[in-house]
Amino acid sequence: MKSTSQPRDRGIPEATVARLPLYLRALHGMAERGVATVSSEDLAVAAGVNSAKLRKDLSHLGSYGTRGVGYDVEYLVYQISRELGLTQDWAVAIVGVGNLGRALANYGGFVSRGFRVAALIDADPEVVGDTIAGLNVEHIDELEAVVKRRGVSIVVLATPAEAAQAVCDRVIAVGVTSILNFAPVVLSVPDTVDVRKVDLSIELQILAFHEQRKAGGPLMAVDSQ
Amino acid sequence: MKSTSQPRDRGIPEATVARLPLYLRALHGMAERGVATVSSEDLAVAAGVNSAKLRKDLSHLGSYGTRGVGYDVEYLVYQISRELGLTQDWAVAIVGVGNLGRALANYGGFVSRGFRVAALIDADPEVVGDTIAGLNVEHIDELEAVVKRRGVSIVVLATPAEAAQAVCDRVIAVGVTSILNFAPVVLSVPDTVDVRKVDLSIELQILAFHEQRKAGGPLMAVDSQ
DNA sequence: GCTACTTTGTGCATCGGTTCACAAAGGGAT
DNA sequence: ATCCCTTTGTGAACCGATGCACAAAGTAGC
Repeated sequence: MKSTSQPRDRGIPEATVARLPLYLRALHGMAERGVATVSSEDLAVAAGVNSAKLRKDLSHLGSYGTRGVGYDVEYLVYQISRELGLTQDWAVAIVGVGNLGRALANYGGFVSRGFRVAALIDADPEVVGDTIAGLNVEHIDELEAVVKRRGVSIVVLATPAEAAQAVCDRVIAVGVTSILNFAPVVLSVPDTVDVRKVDLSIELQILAFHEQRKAGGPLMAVDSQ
Repeated sequence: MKSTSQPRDRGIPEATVARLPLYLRALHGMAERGVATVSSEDLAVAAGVNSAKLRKDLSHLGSYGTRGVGYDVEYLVYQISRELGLTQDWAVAIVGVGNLGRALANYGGFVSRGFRVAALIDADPEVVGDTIAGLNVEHIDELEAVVKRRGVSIVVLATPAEAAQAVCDRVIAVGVTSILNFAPVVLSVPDTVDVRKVDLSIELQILAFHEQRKAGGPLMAVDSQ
């Protein structure tokens, strides 16, 4: 250990971070099936990645494997969970309780590990007061109060596109710095704030692009992919 | 035919393809507001990217700009749409009509341009026969027949995790090669098939990772990001 | 203890993507 | 027609991520 007494380097590549949840899911599955240790090769297959990549990813967290043996499943679950911050409890607010918001509120995997839907918020008086997934839907006027009171640190935007930026600005104003945006708009935020975007229509368009090629677009060329 | 007689190079970088829908959306907004031409700088801002990147992206489609002026909005909309394959009509089937499937079926932006939800399919007899978003929910036994009959070329998987692989195998067997997967599993498919994955829980975990750092994880270090 | 075998962790070459910076190309004014 | 201004398109440097291939480090058997 040449440079520091810290096992983990604090600079984990973004691409690695994006894959850790994948490994974690595969590991959970293995733990449930009673698997005690796993090789990088097996775990890589389960997560759908190359084993060298997996090893390099894990090496960014520290040296948690044993040469000649593999990784201890439980231990690795713990280390990845801790690295991702899943050992603490995150309060999530969902703003916009339309079809999508409702689906998210009811989505099991959402609440599963580390995350807890702490508030549902909407502007429509028709919806406010309803109970969805065991939670009372609160009015958008209460947004700031609810976020503060419940200690919300992650906000999920499932509003119509027009409303997203305004809601975004308001939650940032009360200190939220992590936003998961389902509205099809480019949010403008200070760079202290993290926004992740999920856009169904974009995913479809990307599929259509590749499908068109396969089906033989103009000037159809046999391609190797 | 090495380079010049074809306007478009057939090898568009994946990263570029992923951004084209973003440009397209920004352009549609501009067209609606009556904007006739736009500079790479303005369009880049609207799409939330760097202007050099935008120009390089567009240059992969061909030389559709005018130096000193910018891009013709209508024309660019057409070119990008065509490149993405949105000038044709894609029949989409949604398998799994739970909360999420329902949300997707009702999601407006989904159907908007080029895509049409052509079938809803579920295994639950309770749901089969219901009308959702104007469509009759059909039984999973009809899967192959429905896909063929309606000319479905893109399948959206919104089933529980356990069912996803089986449904996936079946639709691939009848010739589907584009799948949008919302189930939290790694699908195994032949490499002639394109799978795109949307995983809500992974997105949250990535946010939690960054949030933890900002909030000061163990050994909190001031970082420059 | 020594040898044979397994599997990790990583140095290194490579690749795709981003960004800078500028020459080339057009428009408009005079 | 010429000059100046704007904006595109792209060569080239840079940066992060990927994947190969192997030494290091461990286990197991004798």
